[in-house]
Amino acid sequence: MGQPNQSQTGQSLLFLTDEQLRVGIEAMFFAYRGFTADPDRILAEKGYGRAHHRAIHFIHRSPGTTVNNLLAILGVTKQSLNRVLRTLIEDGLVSNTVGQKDRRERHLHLTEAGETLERTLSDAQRARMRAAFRSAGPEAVAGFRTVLEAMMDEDMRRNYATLKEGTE
Amino acid sequence: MGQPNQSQTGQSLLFLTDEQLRVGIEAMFFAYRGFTADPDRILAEKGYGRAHHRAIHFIHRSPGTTVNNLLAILGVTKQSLNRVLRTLIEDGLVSNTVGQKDRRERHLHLTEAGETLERTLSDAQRARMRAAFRSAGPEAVAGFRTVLEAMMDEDMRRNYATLKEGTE
DNA sequence: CAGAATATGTCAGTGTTGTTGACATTCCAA
DNA sequence: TTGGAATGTCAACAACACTGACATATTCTG
Repeated sequence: MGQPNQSQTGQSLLFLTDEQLRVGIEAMFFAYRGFTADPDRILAEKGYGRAHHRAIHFIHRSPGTTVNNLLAILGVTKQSLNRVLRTLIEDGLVSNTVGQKDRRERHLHLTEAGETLERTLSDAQRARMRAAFRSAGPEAVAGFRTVLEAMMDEDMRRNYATLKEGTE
Repeated sequence: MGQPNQSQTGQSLLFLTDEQLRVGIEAMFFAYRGFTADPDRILAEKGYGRAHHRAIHFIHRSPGTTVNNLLAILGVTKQSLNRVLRTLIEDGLVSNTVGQKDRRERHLHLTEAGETLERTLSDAQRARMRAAFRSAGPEAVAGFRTVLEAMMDEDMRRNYATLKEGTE
């Protein structure tokens, strides 16, 4: 609890000061707002919310994923997800096909319209991310990712690692 | 739009690949969940939500701030903030004093009970942040902050810079 | 095969947090 | 002093999360 003492091991731990941590906390808060701002604007126009964006993103990322899978990644209740999926399916952005092997499962895909919206959203989000990455430079980006990974919950880190595969 | 070409200036821009950006986006998503998880648990027990946390945090940060001030920082409508403030005031966590100079303004302070809750919440959040910072190391933390700052909206970066003052 | 377990979907109810609209109070400047 | 701007409050509504209960179809297990 409280302040890690100054000049601890000699090797400066000043970056672990309560004040520094507070700055980090506020940085997360303000940055996350920026992070979602652009897609939020686009979604609002179409009558969707952030929940729709998340569903679309991860269906795009893992085509053919099941409802249960998505549930685990998004960390919401199935009722909540179902409401979102229903509207996306009704609006023809997502398709829902019965599983081959296990016919209880529904496999989710984006339709062409869905892919179009996905691209619009992620272009907006990527543009900001790219600008931030570019201005910060590769070393900063590496640090950014290291800290974020360390901040995740254990099980989410696993999800993240899985998703990250094939990337590098 | 799309993929920045490989080997552009010779000096590797591979970290600006769409794939790398996607990983960054998902890192933000999962990390933010971790970031809010601990306080969320505490808040849920007490019947509060994230909005209460934000209000408490920034009142603690800037004692005597006005409703309007808080509005600008939090980026919500005053009606939304007001509902939250009302419950906090009713519950005796926040005090509300009429301004000396301008009697339209209300100056907000945390009561002793409010400070106690604030400490509980920020201790939880800081513990995670500290663990992440420590395991990532100072250079990574510097990069983390650089990227987050670059990701903020212009006006929020201004808020952030103001708040950051006196820190370094 | 019978029954348990799994995967999905639905209905009803509740709470938080955001929105808009209406309005009271206070201040300031023409 | 009066009208407009600023500040804050109240009421009603929408989005989206939650819990709990339950229906249906399918698969697995003893």
